[in-house]
Amino acid sequence: MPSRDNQFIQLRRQKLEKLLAAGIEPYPIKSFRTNKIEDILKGKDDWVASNQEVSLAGRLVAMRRQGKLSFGDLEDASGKIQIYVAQNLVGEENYELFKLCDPGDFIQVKGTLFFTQAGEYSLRANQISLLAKNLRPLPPIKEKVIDGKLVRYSALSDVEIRYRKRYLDLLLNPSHRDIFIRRAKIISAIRSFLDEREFIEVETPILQPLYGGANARPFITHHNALDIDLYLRIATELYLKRLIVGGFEKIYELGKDFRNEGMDRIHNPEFTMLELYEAYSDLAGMMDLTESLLKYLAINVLHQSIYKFRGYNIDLSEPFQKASMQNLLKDYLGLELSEDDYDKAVEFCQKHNIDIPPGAGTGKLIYLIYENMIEEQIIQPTFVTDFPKEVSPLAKAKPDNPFWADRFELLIAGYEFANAFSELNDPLEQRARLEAQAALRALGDEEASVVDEDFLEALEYGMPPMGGLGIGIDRLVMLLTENDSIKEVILFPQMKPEQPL
RNA sequence: GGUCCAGUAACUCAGCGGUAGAGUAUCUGCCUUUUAAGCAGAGAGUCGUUGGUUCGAUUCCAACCUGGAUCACCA
Repeated sequence: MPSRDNQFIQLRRQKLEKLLAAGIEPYPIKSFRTNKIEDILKGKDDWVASNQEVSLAGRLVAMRRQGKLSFGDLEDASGKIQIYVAQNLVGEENYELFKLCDPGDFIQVKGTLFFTQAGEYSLRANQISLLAKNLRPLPPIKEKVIDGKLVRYSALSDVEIRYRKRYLDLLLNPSHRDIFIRRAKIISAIRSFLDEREFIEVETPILQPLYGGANARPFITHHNALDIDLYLRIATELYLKRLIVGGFEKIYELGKDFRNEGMDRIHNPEFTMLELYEAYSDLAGMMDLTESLLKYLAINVLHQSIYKFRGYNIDLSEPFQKASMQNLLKDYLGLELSEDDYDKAVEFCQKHNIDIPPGAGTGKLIYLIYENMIEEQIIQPTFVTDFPKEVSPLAKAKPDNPFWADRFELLIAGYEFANAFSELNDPLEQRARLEAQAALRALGDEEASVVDEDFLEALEYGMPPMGGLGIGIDRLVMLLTENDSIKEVILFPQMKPEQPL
């Protein structure tokens, strides 16, 4: 870790003193620019021919001093351009100011555009002014174009610093800035995709007196004025369903959920989730919507059909496959299991070292076998359908065989990308399911749901049949930006404090 | 939580029982078309932390901290 006042910082402080002594305000209130650098980089010959004076503002990221002539690189959010600062053009006094500038300073440069002898398109300064003095040097930025590709030398690569001080990562690694630009594009495209289909975006409480809608342990917080504990939501599901009871037909929420669980390359304690509900739709409708949305994002928005992810080439342009869980068990393991095969399922689990949790029935066992032995082998986009009802407490049972729920998960590269079902709207049945969950909880399953009476009451007023869908946005962004770690696609991933607080 | 790997200058890294090294960055000098500018010189480090072994530890040992990988757990 950098010390608080090492030689570099001392030197910058001294320069600051010199600036103040010279009557220069190092943090002026006003700044001015006529153009973004991007504008100037378009139609270079015209800018040069016009000889028009422009003002650019940005961060000085590199300097090459050469006595009474200096070069520098000026960067703003839109691009980067070389500046040419000659003493005879800016004057002695202004040149002295420039000599007190360092890489990392924000400056404003007024000048005209030209090509240097080496052919580099540059801004020839008539005047430099300081916008904000840097007091802590940036790691050096050294780069060179080799075969048309920008090679950066000694880039900041320490992942710990990159995550803890994301601003440095963004500043020093432009390709990492692109990840978040892409993330923003994806999220904005999801909204326009749904808005076009007449979904209404809503916001439901993050602070909830009871949590539900998923199996997970919650974060608990306290409200002082009410003197009650509140939970940070683990899902938006139960509130969104109340809104369907209230008469909305197509709604979605895009926001953070919080789960108090382990962290790894695909789990961050707070993560972004899309949930949507559509009245009078069903599982087939959700499947179409999921597939269209992913293809829209991949192909229409990002213009790419094959994504390198976890060492696989994931093709999002082909039709997604479909397979029922029961058939997967048969195909992958040669195992035929149905509702009456409890003993057979137990035997199989024991043989393959799959722990059997207390209270597990045949459905739970089937799900565990699938999860432990098959899930990670499903690489290309596949809708896995027909989950056991036992592990789907909020999904409607299939009419032809109520052992199974009308549900799918979309699997890609062994990860879940979407989860959808025909939503259970029978209030009595829902109560029975939640009570069964509560019973599991009593047996020690800390992730099982609790009974939410207010939600059950809402259901009793009547909720239409509908399809519901959840998509983990961070994981989707991982796929669409070809990153294998969730920390790479979250600006400020959760980290342990370096020192005890 | 288990196992393995890593932590040395601002950045990227080498070193490894005997006074701490390189490149870049920084500072000083020279330099008006450079661009990983150049040339000459200089400064810069609690070698993650705390203990132990040793005449002597950045190096060996132990514990701990932080990060990564992996397994377990988990949407």
